[in-house]
Amino acid sequence: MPAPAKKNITPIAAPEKKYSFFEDVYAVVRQIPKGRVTSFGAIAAYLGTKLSARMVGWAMNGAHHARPKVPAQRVVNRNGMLSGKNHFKTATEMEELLKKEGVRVKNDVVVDFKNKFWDPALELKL
DNA sequence: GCATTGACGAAGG
DNA sequence: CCCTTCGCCAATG
Repeated sequence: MPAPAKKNITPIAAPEKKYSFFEDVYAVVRQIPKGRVTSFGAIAAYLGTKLSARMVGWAMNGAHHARPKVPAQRVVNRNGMLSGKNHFKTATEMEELLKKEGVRVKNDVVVDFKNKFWDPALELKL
């Protein structure tokens, strides 16, 4: 076979290409209902990589150039804190978007986070 | 090729 | 209760 051994690496290096882990994260995030939020750990657990919640965050880094747009503002850390607000266009973009969706944010933390929490493994489970 | 960092999370002191 | 350390995996320096 003329096909040389091609290695599947650097999923984020090619945002226009589809790669499992990143696309999977985006798919879950896009399914988050309006007015709800979820955590990195919940997504990671749903994907079976709960020990690698960091990778979810890393995937979200590519969400900015993912199409269609990924509502990354609905993803916060397990504390309900807008840990990623610093990565948005503006520092207030994230909480503004959430506020429009009916999610109150106080001091960079989602108010009543526990009640608005949306667990993919629980509600989206296939 | 090794060391550091990162949008996390759980555990330990 | 607050702070530190470890684990996880990939990217970057």
